[in-house]
Amino acid sequence: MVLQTETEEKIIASAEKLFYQRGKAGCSMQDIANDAGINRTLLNYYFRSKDQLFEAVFRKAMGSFVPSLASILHSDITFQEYVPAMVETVIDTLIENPQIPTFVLQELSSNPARMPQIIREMGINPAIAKKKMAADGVLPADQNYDSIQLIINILSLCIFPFAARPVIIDILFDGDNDAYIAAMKERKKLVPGMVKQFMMQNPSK
Amino acid sequence: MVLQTETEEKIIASAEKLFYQRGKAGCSMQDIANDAGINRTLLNYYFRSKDQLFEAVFRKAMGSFVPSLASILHSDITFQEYVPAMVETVIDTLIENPQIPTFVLQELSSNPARMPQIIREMGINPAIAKKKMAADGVLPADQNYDSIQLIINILSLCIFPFAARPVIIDILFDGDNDAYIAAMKERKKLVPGMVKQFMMQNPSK
DNA sequence: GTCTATATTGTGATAGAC
DNA sequence: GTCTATCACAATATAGAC
Repeated sequence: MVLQTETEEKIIASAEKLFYQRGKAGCSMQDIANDAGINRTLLNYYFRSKDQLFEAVFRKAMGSFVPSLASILHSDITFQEYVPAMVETVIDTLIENPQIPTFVLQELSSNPARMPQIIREMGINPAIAKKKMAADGVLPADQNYDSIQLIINILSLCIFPFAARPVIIDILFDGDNDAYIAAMKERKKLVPGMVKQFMMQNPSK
Repeated sequence: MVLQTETEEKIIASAEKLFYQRGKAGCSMQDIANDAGINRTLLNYYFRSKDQLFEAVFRKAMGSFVPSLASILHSDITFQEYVPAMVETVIDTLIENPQIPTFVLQELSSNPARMPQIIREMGINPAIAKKKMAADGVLPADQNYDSIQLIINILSLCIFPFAARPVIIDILFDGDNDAYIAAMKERKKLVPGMVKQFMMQNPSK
């Protein structure tokens, strides 16, 4: 990590906060400057344009979870260890940074092409991940339909509860945030169990 | 449904398209007018303000799935029939309207309080739904922890694959949209199977 | 590095002619 | 119902003083 000036850090912190909450178009440079308690023109001095400031925030957000995912996806552990490791990593990351899913999905909707591109840039190779699952004998190489559903299930069960966090806390937990967090931690054990069941129930054809 | 003028319909169609894609702040009244091929001031004539136009679009989006969910949640079928019915309804709705999850989650992030409010307005009563699950003996009334995880699982498995649609199609289906749709239809059987396993594996304590 | 001042364009909204 | 003209204001961005 490159050393940053104090001002630069304040800008990033405020930009993250506001972009996460309201999206790229939902807040102005002035809003960010106000939140950071600095002059608005400093944002242009440090990041040149709103686009480039947003880009910095977006890449930082992606960088907070893609590399850890990538290392697991490409590691040498067996598939049986693989699923709990992935689930734990993702959920722990999201407990720390619960707003990331909504933020990323939001950007995804106005710019569908960019996220897959960045994921690849950051070192996730779908082909390698699929081959790994095949190599462990969990799923055969010539039939990847179920393995795709498996990945979709894992990601859904881990990420969605954070993407829909406000409604879930309000409707299902009657506003109790601590109970919500506890339930998310519980899911680190729950989800691998469900996924294991899924694999037994849907053997590769 | 009230009869609408042709112009009004064009406005709603374009507003839906652009709000879904870029969010409320991500497109201007001018953008919408251009897309509809009409004069910008007509938007104000028909909907008075951007806020009210957005409100109309948002409520229409919620109205496309909340009532069907509500009718199942409060129906008299047993819990065993309940899950597949709910899954089928949700997935079918989302195949028709795949952009709704992202759109709703987006708005949710800038305005966390409004969605739970509208859900209740539209007739979903969380207390009734929980009691129903208890009454069928699936889960006891005095212990609703597992029933909450169950609901989270169902919603996650049904909704997330649509919220993350662009990445999933690109990374997991190599851009093949038809394969994606086929997989989503397949999930109408897959998801209830997983959920059933979950209930057997995690009996209420 | 930080400020003031300013250029330029875009925004939502309304009044009033037709 | 639909248009033109116009309002007041907010946006991003840059030039230039300190």
